[in-house]
Amino acid sequence: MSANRLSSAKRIPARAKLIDAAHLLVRRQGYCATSVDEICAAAGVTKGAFFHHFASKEALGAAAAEQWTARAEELIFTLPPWVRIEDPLERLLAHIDFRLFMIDGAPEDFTCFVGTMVQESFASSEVLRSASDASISAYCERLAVDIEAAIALYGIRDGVSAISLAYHVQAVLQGAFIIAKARNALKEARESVLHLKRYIKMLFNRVDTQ
Amino acid sequence: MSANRLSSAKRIPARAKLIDAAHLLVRRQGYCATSVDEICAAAGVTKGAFFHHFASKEALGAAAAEQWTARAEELIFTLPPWVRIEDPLERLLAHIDFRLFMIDGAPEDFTCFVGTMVQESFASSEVLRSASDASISAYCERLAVDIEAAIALYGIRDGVSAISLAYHVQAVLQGAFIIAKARNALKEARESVLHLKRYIKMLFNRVDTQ
DNA sequence: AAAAACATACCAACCAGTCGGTATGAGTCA
DNA sequence: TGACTCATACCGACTGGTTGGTATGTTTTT
Repeated sequence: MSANRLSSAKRIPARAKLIDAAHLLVRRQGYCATSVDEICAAAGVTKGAFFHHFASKEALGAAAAEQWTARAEELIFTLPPWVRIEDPLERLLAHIDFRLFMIDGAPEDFTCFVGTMVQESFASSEVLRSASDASISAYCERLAVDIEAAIALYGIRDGVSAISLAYHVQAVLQGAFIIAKARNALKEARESVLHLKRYIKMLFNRVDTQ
Repeated sequence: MSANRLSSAKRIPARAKLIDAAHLLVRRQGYCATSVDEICAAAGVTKGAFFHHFASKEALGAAAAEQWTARAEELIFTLPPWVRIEDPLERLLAHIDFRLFMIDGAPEDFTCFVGTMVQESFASSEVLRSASDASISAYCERLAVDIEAAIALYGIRDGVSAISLAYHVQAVLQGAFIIAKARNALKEARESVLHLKRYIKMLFNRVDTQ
């Protein structure tokens, strides 16, 4: 029994702590500006532990992107009560309301890890670009299932496709994050998401019902 | 008379070459990943010249943001023929078409310098954050003038404000850039701008006229 | 002549990544 | 039960190269 070690049952593995620290720091500072030493310090582990679990900083980025997908699936598509709303259009609008509600506090707490990382890596690291793409596309494809159900039930204007609208939702959110960061305010970012909600209601001819 | 120097009339000053190189490299790699040495090499000047014109890398970033605003004003709001379309709504829709048309080739050629830079600097450099904000907001305020004219002439649904819609346009574009970078394809990014165009037409009750 | 516009050489700090070593717990067998 | 082996997890000093920035000298323009 060692005093400075927690029991194996209660100890959070270094790997998970490193990924959590990466999520936090990269969202605040960007991928390149965040050093391995900084991530280790934030995670409370040493550099030796870092390179025991990850072959490189790039490998951590890819693993953190994968974890980000799982986190989004849980926090957005599984845990919230509104995911059990039966009507698919009401569920879709609740989804947008939820994303609007998430835009609160500091940008590093509501912005997207992979959206930030891909900006710096799309041309220089195919590993990070495709890992980010996988995360964003997984979100969109999951969202498209709900949109498709709403289309099947209510129809949609102009033959808009579910997956195309899902990517548009993602684009508005990513864009709103940039506006929030630049403005150092949330007003314009939130209003942009409200524009998105109005657009979706119009597509489904639901403009009258607030 | 020196052979390896151009005459003063034809020589592009080092300052302008450094800003151009920064625009190119930062859009491709990000702000942090682009080193001062790299910018100097791309501009064809030495490090001494760099620090003669700019007090720091941060100062170059701020100057490049200011230049980006002037560049956008010229390339988007002055030079194109469609800016002289009289009807403000037609002009607005032509603006969206133009932005859609710009999404072509490599992301580093159509994406936004300040949008990329602000992601990495919003929390760590107030200088770069406010410089980026100034550039984005200048674009939005300029665009809002045209939107306001369209509203005055045709009215708009739900009392949508011109400046709010302008920021939404900007958000969709910034988001589309991220999608394009992540996907390594232009389809989803372009479709997102088409969703934006459809939304604007709906707001102005112009859904029937293609 | 004087100032502005460069160029060259250099520096301390920091970077990602390496490496030899230790701590710990599970499995094995007498 | 207890000595032995082995794999995994983790440690921290170290390295070669790169970073933003500086000090000083030279050329060009006014």
